[in-house]
Amino acid sequence: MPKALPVIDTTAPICCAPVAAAPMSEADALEVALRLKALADPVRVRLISLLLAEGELCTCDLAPAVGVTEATVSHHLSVLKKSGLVSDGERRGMNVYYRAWPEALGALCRVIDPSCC
Amino acid sequence: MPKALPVIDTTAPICCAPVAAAPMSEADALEVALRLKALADPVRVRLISLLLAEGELCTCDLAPAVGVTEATVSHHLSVLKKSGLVSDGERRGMNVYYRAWPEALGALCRVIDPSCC
DNA sequence: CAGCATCTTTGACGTATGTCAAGAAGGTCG
DNA sequence: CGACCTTCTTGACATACGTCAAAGATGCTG
Repeated sequence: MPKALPVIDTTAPICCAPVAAAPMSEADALEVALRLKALADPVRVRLISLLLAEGELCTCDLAPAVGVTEATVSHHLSVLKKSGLVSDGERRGMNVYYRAWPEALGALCRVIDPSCC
Repeated sequence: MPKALPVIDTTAPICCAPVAAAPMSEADALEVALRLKALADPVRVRLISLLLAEGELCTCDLAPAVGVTEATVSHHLSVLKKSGLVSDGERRGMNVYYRAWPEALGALCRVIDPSCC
């Protein structure tokens, strides 16, 4: 990606016509691509899956579950947070608990899927 | 990604339980991530969008439309083909025409979306 | 056949990304 | 307060990725 790095608020809800409706503008394509990139990693897919299935987990639960360092989990969570796919951590006792945001995932799909929604 | 590069046939139709159903296995997560990665680029999003909207286009149409070299378009198309999102090129006259594969996009969404389909 | 147009491959370059170890913050509990 | 635990940040490193120019393929056209 040797192009200028764009500054985009990926936390804001995605909002553009579906990919299949018409040739997508450069800006919209960038929005979509950034969110997809946030999910385009095996570890992050597993993190989201764990959070969706279990509801609420902390870093120390997630790290052993996906087999990486807690530092790495922390990094991935921050990527997912920046894309609005995961909630801000909520401190409770000595741990910080995270949640997935199913709506964000659904919104992304609605933009991508040519048939469904 | 300093891990071993996995060999996976991403052309085969994706086939695993939705992300939200249960904690996803490492292998399934990899499958999903690889396909997402294929789409997680602004140029490739626009290419898919163009192909979906216009139906059928050749490299020499696509290159100026997205603003990159034809060599680059060719590279992106091969990535999309490897992920089953775009059909093999079909030679006709002096051009090679490509098509998007909406079903592949839909299938990916069905795995990802926790609510919709 | 010779020349041309389109498309793909190769090589090279710079940037981005995923990972970890080590250290810094921030909060908890005795 | 002071020892401790969990989480986040920083720095460093190797690999992957997007891009283009140039060269190679492949098929059309005069």
